[in-house]
Amino acid sequence: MVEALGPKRLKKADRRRQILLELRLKPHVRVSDLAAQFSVTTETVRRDMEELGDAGLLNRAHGGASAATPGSHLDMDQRRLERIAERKRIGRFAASLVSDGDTVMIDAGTTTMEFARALAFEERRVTAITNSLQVAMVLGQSSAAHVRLAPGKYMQQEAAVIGTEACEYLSGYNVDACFVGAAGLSEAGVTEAVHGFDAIKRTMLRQGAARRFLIDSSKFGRTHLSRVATCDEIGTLVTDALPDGALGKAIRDTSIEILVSPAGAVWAGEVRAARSR
Amino acid sequence: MVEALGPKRLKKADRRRQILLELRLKPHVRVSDLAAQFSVTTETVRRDMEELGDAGLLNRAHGGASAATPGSHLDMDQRRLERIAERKRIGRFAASLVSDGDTVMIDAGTTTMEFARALAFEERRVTAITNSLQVAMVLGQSSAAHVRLAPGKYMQQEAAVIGTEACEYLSGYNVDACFVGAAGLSEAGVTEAVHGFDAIKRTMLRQGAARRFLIDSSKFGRTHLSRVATCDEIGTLVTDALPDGALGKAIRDTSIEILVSPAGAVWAGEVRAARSR
DNA sequence: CAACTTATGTTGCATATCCCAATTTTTGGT
DNA sequence: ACCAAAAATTGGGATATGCAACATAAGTTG
Repeated sequence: MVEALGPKRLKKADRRRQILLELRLKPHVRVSDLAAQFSVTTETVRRDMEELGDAGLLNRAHGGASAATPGSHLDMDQRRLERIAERKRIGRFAASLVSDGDTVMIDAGTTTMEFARALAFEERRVTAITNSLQVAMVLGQSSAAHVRLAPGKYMQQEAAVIGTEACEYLSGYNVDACFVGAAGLSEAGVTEAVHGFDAIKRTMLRQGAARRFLIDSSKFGRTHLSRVATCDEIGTLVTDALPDGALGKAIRDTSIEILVSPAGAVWAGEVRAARSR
Repeated sequence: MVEALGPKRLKKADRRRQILLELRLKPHVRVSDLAAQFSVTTETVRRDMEELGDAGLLNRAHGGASAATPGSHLDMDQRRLERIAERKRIGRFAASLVSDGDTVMIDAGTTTMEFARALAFEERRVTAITNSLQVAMVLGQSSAAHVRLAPGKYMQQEAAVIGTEACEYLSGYNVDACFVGAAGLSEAGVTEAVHGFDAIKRTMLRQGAARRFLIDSSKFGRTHLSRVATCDEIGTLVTDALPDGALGKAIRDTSIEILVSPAGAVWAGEVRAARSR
């Protein structure tokens, strides 16, 4: 077949990638604009968006789509779509633990992200140090917040930086409190699955006068590769349900503070039902 | 005046505040939803949005509105809308100056952003060091790219970090080339308007074996507060039109390389006629 | 109270978007 | 080259949104 001149059409995967790229820079894209840009029909773009929306990579809107989460997200699992309400509650509750003028370290993660969003929403006057680009951007929206970002190797999976540079940087600051999430919490303590994040979390814990763990109850009983802290090293555990079983016993043997965020009204962000097929 | 019972209607200012609050938590709100929530007509919400949009507090979209700043700012968005084609051309052209395996420093800015997008799109195998969160995120999407981020004070206006920490960090790396943008280019040299960026750019220029300036022609003849480099310190100027007048003379007196990106096909952003109705 | 300003509601219509189904084109493998 | 699957286009009817002009209501001022 003879190649036609002019810009060859992008394939589906490329188009989808491009849509996500656009959404990283603009908060909203229109179906019609993208159709024109790609030289395809609006129907095609619509289909792309539907798939991306089902995958949780963006939010559909009438006439277009908006970024799934301000800033970016790419690879955060389907877990991102679950437990949104719980995470928001935890994040909001954790924000109430912060006083104006506090300095804090904020870990990267979906739950700590909600925490940062709550801080920005409430315009809390804080100085925050983080290794998460998303946290930096969300909290940076608040004119009341000062944000410092750690250096290091950029990790696409979580939109954060890791590595020795990051740890060294964090070690240079002493803060009132650190807020860290985790992939698992069991009798063995707090554990993390993502390579590189364990060191970051451990460093943050070392530098914070108060240690706040933000862990939703779905992580209870799960143990991952590397331990971030033992149970009795947990200062405060902010979660959405009381741990029970072996974990509950192990935790109650310690003197850590357990804060369960009330199940009251969740103030934002409902999940849009995926279209059935 | 006696307050009536029942849900009293919000006043205009309250409604507008509420809209902005919603947008802090959700990336997108719909006109119809808000109208129902406030018990007002869609027209009223539309009028609110129009005002807020004019004030730059949100971005209108068909059927609703999205947050004005998901990490970038209205400055950025506005500038992004202008000279898109030129910037894409410059960015793509600059990407062709990079060889696989190169290490580069990438400045924050709208033009360097396009450069990063081109690198990501073409899956170039590079190691990049940047102070721009957006550059990091966009380039981080490419599995072929390694990205390191500088530390420092987060600057919401440009979604980048600045400060002595950032400069010190950058000074620790020696790269094949640095790609920097600028707010102005005149006989006085390359100048920058944003406070804090000048030092970053100067540092990058010091660390790069090759110095590539990405400056579109709308910046020609403009002089801003702080000088980043004199004309003869420019290694390579990548732009979209040949400078003329005093600037052209000043530049041609030097031995710098001027690359004008061809006005031909734009790689992915070219607008072609969509399906007509 | 009347006149005035402002905010909001209402209506009609043009346009944009959505959804569906049938059809055509492209893709990918043998 | 051929076929089968996937992707994209086309056409059309149903809905949603935008816009502007006008009407109504609420608050302001003298």
